[in-house]
Amino acid sequence: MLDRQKVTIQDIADKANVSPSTVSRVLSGNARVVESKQTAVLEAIRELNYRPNIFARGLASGQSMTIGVLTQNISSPIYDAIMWGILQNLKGSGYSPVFADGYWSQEAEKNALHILLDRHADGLIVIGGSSPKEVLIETAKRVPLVVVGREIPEISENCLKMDDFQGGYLATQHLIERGHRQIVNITGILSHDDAVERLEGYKKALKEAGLAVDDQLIVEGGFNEQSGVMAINILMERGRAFSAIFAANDQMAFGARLALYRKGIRVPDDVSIIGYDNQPTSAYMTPPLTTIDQPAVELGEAASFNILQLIKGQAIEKTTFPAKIVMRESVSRLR
Amino acid sequence: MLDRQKVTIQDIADKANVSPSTVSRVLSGNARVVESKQTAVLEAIRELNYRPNIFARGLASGQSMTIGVLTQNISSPIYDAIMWGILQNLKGSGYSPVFADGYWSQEAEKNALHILLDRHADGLIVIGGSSPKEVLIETAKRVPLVVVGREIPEISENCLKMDDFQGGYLATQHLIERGHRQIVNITGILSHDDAVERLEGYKKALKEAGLAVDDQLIVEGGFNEQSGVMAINILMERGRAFSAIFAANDQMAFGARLALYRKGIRVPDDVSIIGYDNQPTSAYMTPPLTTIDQPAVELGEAASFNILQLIKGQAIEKTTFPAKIVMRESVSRLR
DNA sequence: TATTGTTTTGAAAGCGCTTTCAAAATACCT
DNA sequence: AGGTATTTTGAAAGCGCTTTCAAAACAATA
Repeated sequence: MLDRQKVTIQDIADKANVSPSTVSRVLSGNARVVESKQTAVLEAIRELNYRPNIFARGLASGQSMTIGVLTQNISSPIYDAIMWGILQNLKGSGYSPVFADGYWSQEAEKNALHILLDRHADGLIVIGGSSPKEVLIETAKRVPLVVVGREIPEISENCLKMDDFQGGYLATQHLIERGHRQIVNITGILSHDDAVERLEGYKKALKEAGLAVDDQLIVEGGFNEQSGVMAINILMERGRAFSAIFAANDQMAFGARLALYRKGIRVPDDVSIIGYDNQPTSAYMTPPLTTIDQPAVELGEAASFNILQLIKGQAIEKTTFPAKIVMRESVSRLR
Repeated sequence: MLDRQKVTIQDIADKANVSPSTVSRVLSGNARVVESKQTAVLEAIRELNYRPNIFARGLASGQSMTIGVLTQNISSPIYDAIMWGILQNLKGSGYSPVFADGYWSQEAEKNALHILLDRHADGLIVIGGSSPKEVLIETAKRVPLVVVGREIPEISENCLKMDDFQGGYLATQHLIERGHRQIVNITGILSHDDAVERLEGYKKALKEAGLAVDDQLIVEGGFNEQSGVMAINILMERGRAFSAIFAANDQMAFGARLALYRKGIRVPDDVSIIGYDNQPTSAYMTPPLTTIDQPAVELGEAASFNILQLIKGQAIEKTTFPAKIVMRESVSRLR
């Protein structure tokens, strides 16, 4: 194997007895090259183990052949699924992903956006995050952009979102159907749109069933386990009776389940729980957690499909991604 | 805000009445520039909102000012902690991270490595993974390399690892100390070094306490929840009695805990469990899981510290990262 | 003041590729 | 066969920066 750094397009040209232009043409494939030279070039490339210099390419062509992906806190399983979907669809497109992480901090996110832009990403996928929408709207003017998990009216066509409202509705409805009447909702952070929508879905299901929405049964959580624990404590203090809990994500469901365990309240015998997200661990909670599954992989696939379309200047499709319920063992029928 | 793409170093030079060379000098800071021009240039840069073209820079300088990070399946909390550590330390170094994901597949990993190399990363951090060690040894010859989570004798100075042996030892010892004698070990994938070492630690603790190593109490798992479930089933079939389980990671502990629940065996009353990794969810298992904590963030910090040193051609330090036990409620004293 | 030494600066070459443009080669007509 | 239309090719001009090198400016010395 020869030095990867040193072999240039000129070397290939020499070896194949053609000009650099011709080599470039077989590399990019957007101009005809006579068969014999084509193979000679390919042969030379393989023999010398040539890899094009990405900087020279970027500089000359103005394209980076990368898609910037702005993520938040990569560790969340749901984001991971989205990323997986994105990667799947990017394969073989010629584009490769470049990541930058916002870590849910506006400062870091701004920084990450700059990094991506500086790297001349040909397209941008922004997953969630807390960037002011003005920033995103501005960004969308400069570069093809797909926003995942947020809905921004001004650039609605660029946004891809799960149906959180429907998910909240579904979860609550399931509980009602199982005979529950006093249903707690541990919400997400209510400054996040998705959290609000899940809450709205919850309310709708209640109303539709002729049940009153009782503020005393609603507690705002923080999308993490600890806030699930706290929510139960708050609920106990309030003293309002309840037989089921809808937590706006699985992590809070976990916390709630633990808090219940601590108080000697059995799940699902005494209290039922339904979560949201269907993260991998949830299937192994004790008892396995009934939850709402989001088509995260599909969402990711759609995101990269769309960004590719956008780059090509073609039309994009705005699909909706319906949530569905995954029944396991944390919900019982109330008699 | 002016177009980011269009402003070049020449524009700055014109505006500040200097030559491009001078602008370049104040940008890089590695040559004196008289105060007045310095400020004029800085001023021009701000006014025109200039951002250097990263391709031109890379092409001219041969440096990318990036550190390639080859990860596996980003979603695992432990990897996330390592990454966090890496990022922390990279801040302000002038280098920014570029990620590529191996998804625990050799094929994908090879690909990812190529991407990173093609992008001319000035240094590489490889986290775990299943690349043949020859590949890594070769790579180390071309570019500064730090391998995290694997020990490769030939390039030992470049490797950073947690002390898995000690962790396995610690976990088992704790169980013994609490009076357990028949201790199960659900191991990790035994083709992974860390899994083997945890197992060895387990054996050592047993021997030290004068207990026999019973093969019937050892089950190979797959580092995921499902294999924890299966392990319990296998154990039940084998019919060997046990009072405690050491699972080589928390996910398998979860699976085991669920399987036990299914069989009506209580934790920790009937059987104690200790995990490994201290992933965030584990604190919220029912009961909260006693486990082994690894200094993942510190590991990550050390990794980026070392890669930076390597790039500068300076000496690196090879620290060891001791595991420690986190006692929660899944282990009981056996009377 | 003349001379030498030291900074500070700009001109210009080049990093490795893409892409335009015109020349060369080939194909297709009549 | 001669001419035209078409395809294939190479020369050469950049892309925007860094970096060498020598000239210009300034300081220091005799």
